[in-house]
Amino acid sequence: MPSISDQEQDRKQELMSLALELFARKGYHNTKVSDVVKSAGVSQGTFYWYFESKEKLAIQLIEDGKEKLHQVIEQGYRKHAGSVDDMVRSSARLLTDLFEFADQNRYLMALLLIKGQGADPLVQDAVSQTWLTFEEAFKNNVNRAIELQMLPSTIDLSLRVTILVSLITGVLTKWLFGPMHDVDYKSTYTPSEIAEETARFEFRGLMG
Amino acid sequence: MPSISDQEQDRKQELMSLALELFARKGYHNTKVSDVVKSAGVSQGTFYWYFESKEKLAIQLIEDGKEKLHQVIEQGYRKHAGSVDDMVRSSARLLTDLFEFADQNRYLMALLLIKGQGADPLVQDAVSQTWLTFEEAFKNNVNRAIELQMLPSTIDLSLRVTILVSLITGVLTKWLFGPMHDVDYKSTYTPSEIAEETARFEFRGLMG
DNA sequence: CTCTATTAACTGACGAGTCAGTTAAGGTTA
DNA sequence: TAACCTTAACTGACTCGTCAGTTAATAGAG
Repeated sequence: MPSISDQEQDRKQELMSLALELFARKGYHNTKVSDVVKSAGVSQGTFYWYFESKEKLAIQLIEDGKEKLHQVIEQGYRKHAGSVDDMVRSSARLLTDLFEFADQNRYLMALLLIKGQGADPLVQDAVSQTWLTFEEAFKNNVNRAIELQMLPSTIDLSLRVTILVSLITGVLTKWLFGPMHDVDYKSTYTPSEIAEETARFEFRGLMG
Repeated sequence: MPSISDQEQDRKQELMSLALELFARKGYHNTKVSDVVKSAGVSQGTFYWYFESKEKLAIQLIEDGKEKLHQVIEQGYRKHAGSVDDMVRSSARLLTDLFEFADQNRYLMALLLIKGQGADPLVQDAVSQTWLTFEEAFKNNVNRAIELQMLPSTIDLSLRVTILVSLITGVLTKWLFGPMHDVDYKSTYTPSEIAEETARFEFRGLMG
């Protein structure tokens, strides 16, 4: 049975997940605190019992998400050397994990990829930090592939990793939300289909 | 010498370009009508003499931009068949034009790529429409390349064009504004450098 | 005089955050 | 086992600044 503090966490989590959905659907500024509390069926005061401010809530949502996102990429970190085929396959696996995670966390991704932009400066910073972390993790993965001599070490990787990360976030955005940036959009491609095709682009692009 | 209606247009254009910069820098909701008129040194009433509303102004900015953007791609429309090398080169030329245009219209691009998202629903729609037009124009270009037998007609192009457009907008965003989405960011790569590298990704990706 | 362009002061709504008070559950004392 | 105390959780009416949009008055041009 839940303790008192578990119940507290329940309510807080409920508010956070409702707020996340609203932010993702309507954007930060178009989501009022009153909307959040209305959808939870609590009063405005309750909101401020759990959160310092609307801005702090948004930042916490983003930082929690950053953590989760980071784990997905970290756990796909390349461990062993292998053939070229292995490389494409392990890239495709990492991307499949990423796309599946993204699909199961669309509201988070909407906030990170799209809706975080219109928000308050500190919220925007949190979003930017998230993508910096993301890019760093990918750089590590590519460098690891070079160490394992799966990629040539001669080429200028900096530019290509930049392009690679742009490719991935671009595809992710489009695949998740479609051309109209609709949170309820459903792509006709499965995560592994889109991941494999993207991995092919990635591989060819990185090899030069 | 300017006629009266030219003067009117001057003032209107001045307000529009100031508003565009502010929207790009601070976002739609964080830009107040009072900020716009302050930076132009006119009073609030003047704003409403020229524009129905803040929302309508933003929409007009976006639609004007959509027109310009469309022209850049249209004029790069492929006209003659050629070798594979020709194809890469003409793609690189189109992308160079695009990246140069984007660089010279950073405020517009910031609004279209980033800041338009947090805005009011109708503004968001205008942004989405712009990218739909953009994608359509690229589809035409790729189909044209198929007609001219520069690309194999067998492959599933729909997915690849989707990925291609994601690649281009992704690279564009990152090249223009950097990882922190800073309007004043200056990439170390020139438009043609980034365009050529992107065209290589494009070509390899499209050929399969 | 009339029409265009402009101003300064105004309005009214909206929304983030506050606060004085309520409720219910648990613990303590006799 | 009832009277009393404490505190976490919650309420909803209120405040107070902000901001999109309005208006009445007016200067200058033709």
